[in-house]
Amino acid sequence: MANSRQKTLPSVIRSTAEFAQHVGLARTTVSRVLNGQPGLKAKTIERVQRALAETGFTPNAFAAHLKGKRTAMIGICMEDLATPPAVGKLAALQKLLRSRGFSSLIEVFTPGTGRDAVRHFLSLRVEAVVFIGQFLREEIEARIAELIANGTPHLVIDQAGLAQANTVSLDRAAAMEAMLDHLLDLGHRRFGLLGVSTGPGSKIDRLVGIEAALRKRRLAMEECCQSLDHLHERANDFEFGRKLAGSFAALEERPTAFVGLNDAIAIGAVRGFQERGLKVPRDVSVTGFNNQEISHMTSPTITTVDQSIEKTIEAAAEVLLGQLGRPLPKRPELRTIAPQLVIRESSGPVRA
Amino acid sequence: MANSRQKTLPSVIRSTAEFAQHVGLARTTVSRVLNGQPGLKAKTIERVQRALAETGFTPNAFAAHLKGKRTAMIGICMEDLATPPAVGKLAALQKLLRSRGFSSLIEVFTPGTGRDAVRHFLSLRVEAVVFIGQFLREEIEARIAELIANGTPHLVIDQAGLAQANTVSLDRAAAMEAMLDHLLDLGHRRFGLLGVSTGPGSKIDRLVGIEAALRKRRLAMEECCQSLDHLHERANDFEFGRKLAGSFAALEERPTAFVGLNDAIAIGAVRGFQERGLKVPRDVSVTGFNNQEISHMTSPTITTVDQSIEKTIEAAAEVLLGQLGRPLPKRPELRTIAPQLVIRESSGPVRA
DNA sequence: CTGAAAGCGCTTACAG
DNA sequence: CTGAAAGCGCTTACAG
Repeated sequence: MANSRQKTLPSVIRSTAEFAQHVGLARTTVSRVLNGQPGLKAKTIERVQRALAETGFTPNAFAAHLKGKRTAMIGICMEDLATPPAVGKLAALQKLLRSRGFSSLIEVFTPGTGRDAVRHFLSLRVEAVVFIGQFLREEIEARIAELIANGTPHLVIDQAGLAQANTVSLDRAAAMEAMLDHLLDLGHRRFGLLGVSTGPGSKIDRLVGIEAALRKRRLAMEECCQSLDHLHERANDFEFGRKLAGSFAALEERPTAFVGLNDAIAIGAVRGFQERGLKVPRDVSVTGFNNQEISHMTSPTITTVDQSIEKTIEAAAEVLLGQLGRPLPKRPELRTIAPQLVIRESSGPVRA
Repeated sequence: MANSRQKTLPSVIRSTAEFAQHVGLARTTVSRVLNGQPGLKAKTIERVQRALAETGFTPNAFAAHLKGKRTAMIGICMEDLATPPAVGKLAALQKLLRSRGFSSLIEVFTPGTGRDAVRHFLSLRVEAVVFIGQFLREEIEARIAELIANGTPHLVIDQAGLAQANTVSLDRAAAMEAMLDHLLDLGHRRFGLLGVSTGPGSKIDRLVGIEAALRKRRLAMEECCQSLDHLHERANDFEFGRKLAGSFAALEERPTAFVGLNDAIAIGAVRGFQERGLKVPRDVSVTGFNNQEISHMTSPTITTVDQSIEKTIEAAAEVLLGQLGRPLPKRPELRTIAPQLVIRESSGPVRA
């Protein structure tokens, strides 16, 4: 009997029971060593450690967590793994969480799959759920309500204004206000908006910021700002910016400064203007958003807004980890991150 | 007694036992509905489903997996979450795995943390582990040996030549050979290598490809190729390319075509040459690698190599999922992905 | 068609 | 300082 158990092949040890038998100790003792509990003979510890290294035995986390050990996992819902700022935040968050002993579970949350993503996280008993990106309002609000009902902490990064949601987000209004101040200081009074026209989510914040800057100078948005977004299929990329610039270039009377939704649009617009013989910033100024790597690789380099991802993620971790192991807060926690204007070559004084 | 259990607050249901009691059925029955097993009255199913929706109860995956249910999780080790091609592969892989019902666990594997990352995956009983990126040879080989000993399938994406490793990787040698053929066809005979000098991992493959192309024309690498990589701190980014171009521009006699390790270096080099008054491609040709978005945003647009990420990931999924649920293969499986040359504006005929 | 009972691999009082 | 036993929340034969 005993012999039939001892396989001739050194088969993989899959449980503390097998492992304990292998070392010649009780499961209890092995478990204590594994968990670094005090009150063990140094020799015993060493014996277990050595066998651990020799056999490569990995205790089953599922059993441990079933017994109530915390999972130390955080679920992260991503809008998409394609936009550079979102990936930057994911990377920074993952790194920070890892340094605090948490591992990250990642799910891409496309319209309609959010429910499954969150349920999957809950079934894995994550300690909190983070959302990075811009989601359909009703969908994310429904998910947050679920999480609250479930007693699981959550945090939304970068989508402000959601009911009941804890959020950390860049102050996009302040960013646009600073950008407009900069352009107004350069003498610009007519602005072309590239992809920033009224729309869902964060674009509204941007318009608020633009309006605030204009109001300070007693200027009205309707008279100063123009958008041709409706002329082209919206894609928020280089080509979109290029086409918009082409359309603006064809106008008899056109704005002197152009405010892009992001860096790709801005770079596309610069190209579009250059193709029509306009020099940037001599003839027109163009600004971007996000301070992506590409924004300093082009010629001219792009004036843009840095998202301060580090600061965002530090605040995120603080809010998130602060919620762990205590009752959910009654009121949602809201944090705002100050953006930073990055002035480069693509913005200059209005042409006399 | 029974009453004291019914909390006045609608507290969260945390187990099938509680849930079953709530619905008035046995745990067994609830479990069957949850797992979509046949042989249940339609009415029973409906009753459970409704209660499920009402209470938001999520069964504990840890208990289910402990009973032997497969985890349907794949562990992904990333070199870094910063390089665009790696992130592109991660995104594509995550999406594909999700569509097959697998979820992805992601760990960033920095030198020295690999052991913990893999052990963490194993403790969560992932069904396979994927490595994306270029890792320290000894470290990744040790991890792969561990996985093999453990009986867990693995796959390495983009790092060829590892002992015992299943790999799917771009044929970088073929890519460079095609690139050199292209430049040779344009009349170039002297090449500047930007960041491609002898080094670890994939760079060697590239040199092999370059050499092959030259040999076909009876040219020798030592005479045709020049590298100034040693002059600047290696960073593989825009600035590195820019500095290298500056150094090459200062030479009395310089190559006519420059082969960059990646797109950022190529774009930096273009800028560096332009700053020294050299036009691209009129005076010098410059090529990149990866076909990142940025490579068509610059002026001139960059001739580069597309990694065929889709094809890579499809092959990866095939190799990976093919290993599941069967004994590990005796010999490692190796797949090579054909690259695609993308000819744009930055390469042109050699100046007469 | 539904249910009572055993058992997965851990941790944790409780004994010794 | 170490060990035997109970129990976490599921699934799955086995009964009925």
